[in-house]
Amino acid sequence: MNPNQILQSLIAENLVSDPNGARGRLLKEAARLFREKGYERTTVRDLAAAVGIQSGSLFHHFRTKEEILKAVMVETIRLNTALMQAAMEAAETPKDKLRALVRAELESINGQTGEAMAVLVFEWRSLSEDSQAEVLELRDIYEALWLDVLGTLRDQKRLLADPFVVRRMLTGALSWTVTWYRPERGGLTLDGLTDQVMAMLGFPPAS
Amino acid sequence: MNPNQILQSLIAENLVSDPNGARGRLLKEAARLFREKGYERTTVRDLAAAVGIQSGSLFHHFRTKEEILKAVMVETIRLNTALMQAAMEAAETPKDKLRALVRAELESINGQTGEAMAVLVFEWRSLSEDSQAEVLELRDIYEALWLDVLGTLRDQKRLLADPFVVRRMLTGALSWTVTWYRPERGGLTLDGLTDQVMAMLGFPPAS
DNA sequence: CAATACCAAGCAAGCGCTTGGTTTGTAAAC
DNA sequence: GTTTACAAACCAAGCGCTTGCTTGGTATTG
Repeated sequence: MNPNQILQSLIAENLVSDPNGARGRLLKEAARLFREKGYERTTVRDLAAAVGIQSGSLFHHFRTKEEILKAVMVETIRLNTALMQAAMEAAETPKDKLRALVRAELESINGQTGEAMAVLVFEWRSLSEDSQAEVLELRDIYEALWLDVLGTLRDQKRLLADPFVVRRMLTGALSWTVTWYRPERGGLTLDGLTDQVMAMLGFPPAS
Repeated sequence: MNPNQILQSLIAENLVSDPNGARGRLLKEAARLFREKGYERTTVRDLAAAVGIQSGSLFHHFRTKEEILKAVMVETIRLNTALMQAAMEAAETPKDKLRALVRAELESINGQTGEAMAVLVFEWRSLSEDSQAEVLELRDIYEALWLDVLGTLRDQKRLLADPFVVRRMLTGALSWTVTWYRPERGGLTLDGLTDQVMAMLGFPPAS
């Protein structure tokens, strides 16, 4: 199943909004603005202007501004969990599975859904505590994928550090790429960056 | 020179404010509040209340709210650059120097100045572009320390990935610890965490 | 003809910051 | 050792503006 098929099936199941529909377009623009200016600095008037409606009209689609932020996060996690699962199932060895996860997470952060992923990382505290708890639950599924693979590598002594710690370090390291990685400028491709991460962990690229 | 001596000499040179003075106390409370609630969600009334004065009185010490944020960041960088330099000079081999840097950065993030360091990482975008440029310049000194050590290890083939990329990954990974590392609860000490980071990079702890 | 999507207008609250005047600390002048 | 001078630190009040959100009404669509 390719990435586009995954998106389509999630739309069909009503788990993510169609980016062509009104709601989906708003969420996409919201993700862009939240990343660009931050959630607090983005006003409902900014959001409305971005999709060409009046600010009051937003509240027919969402009850509050925070609900928009939450929707961006929830749909992003749903999509990316599905993408990760697919990427990992396609790989065979633990090392390849790890590479697939790293590659998929880098793609999530720096690719199409990158804006929404950045929002997920940097606007976390703007969510109310209740919403945080809800979103956190979705993230656990996603984290289990990583711990499984890292645990296997650890058992094989190919990873020297604790899987929990490594996963958390990788979360930070990979998220942070959003602040500096610019594929269009430098020579480093996404695959190249993935190789660098693997090399850093002591898995040199197959020659 | 121990950490406290370093702080004292920086105060003497007027590079950081005395935490016992009015200005220093405000900056400390500001760091705490900015980290806890975020810069945008912290009002000047919150800041004033935290040090027991009226909101208007803040503006005798700082011209704008943003100037407070900038001061927190500038003083934090100054202090931590000095701490890093000291930590590194005390080490001998490149591996020990790297460990000293990792340990010092973890200490910066999770220790006394942790609140201010977290502000530096997460409230970056709340600074105006001009202020960002100023602060960035200070950071470059600090980054040069890292690249020097990582470059040496790379030349010795003890590091497989590109120093620039590794440094950026470490920036993300180490900063991120602020979101999950709780030394008071878990069994992992700062030294233990440092060992884990080194192990992840392929430098097993000396047995 | 109902439901959905939207507009135009604006409210109440909260924001950063200003203003004019008072207190406090310090040190020279008598 | 009291008085005078003056700046720094602070208060009380509030201005002008922006914010998230509401309201009552009007197109648009199946």
